[in-house]
Amino acid sequence: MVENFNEMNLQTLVYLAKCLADENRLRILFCVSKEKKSVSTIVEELQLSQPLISHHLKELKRSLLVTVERSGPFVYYELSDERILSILGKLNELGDDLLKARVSF
Amino acid sequence: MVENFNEMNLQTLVYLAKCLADENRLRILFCVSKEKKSVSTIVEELQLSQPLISHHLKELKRSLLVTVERSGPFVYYELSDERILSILGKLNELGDDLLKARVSF
DNA sequence: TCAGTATATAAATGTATATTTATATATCTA
DNA sequence: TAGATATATAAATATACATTTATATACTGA
Repeated sequence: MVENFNEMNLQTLVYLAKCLADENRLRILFCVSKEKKSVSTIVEELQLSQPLISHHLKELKRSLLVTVERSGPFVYYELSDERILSILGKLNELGDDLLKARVSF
Repeated sequence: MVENFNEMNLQTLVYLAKCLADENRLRILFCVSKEKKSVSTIVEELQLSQPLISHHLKELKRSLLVTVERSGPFVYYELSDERILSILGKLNELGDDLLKARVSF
């Protein structure tokens, strides 16, 4: 993995970060992270409107963060890559530490 | 590091991801990642207007991604934590792989 | 204290995007 | 094929945010 910005695709980074920068999309990602779930299941679990869920799923699909699979009338979504969780975990840890360091002065 | 969303602070994640979801802010982060730099240096290197740089630096400071230090008339900004680069590196790598997997069918 | 430089802030503008509401499409079953 | 359910899309609205322009504040040296 490179950490040299010359080798990083800024547009890709921005695109992915934007997709992760919404609380409802994060909730959806976590919701489908252990197993694939139908839209209606996600709607029920997250208590958000069906069009809103569909809209966010479309964004997540466009950014390739989830995969889609139709089975009969149901459409199942699932996290596309485990690393997404690990990256979010690291970002969360960083945020914690930054806040901790901050309140100490 | 936890990858269990129950232990993650969604608000913090959203806040940090938003801050990373702008190309100019990413360029600033990389610009100050090796050494602290004054605002005018950043302006010159990135070829953006001074008020725009100041605005983004304010956001980066609010999100604790950079630290600030004044010295005389100059204000120096620097990346606050090396892990920011490593997280961006991993996100970049993920994006690459997702795209690769995508074009293969 | 005044002039010049460095940086920050405010106001104005344009654009992107989250959400809601309404409707369309797709699939299954009777 | 008609009706019911599952999902997607479109239009409308509201809000957030990036950028520009103009101006204010902070510091330094004469």
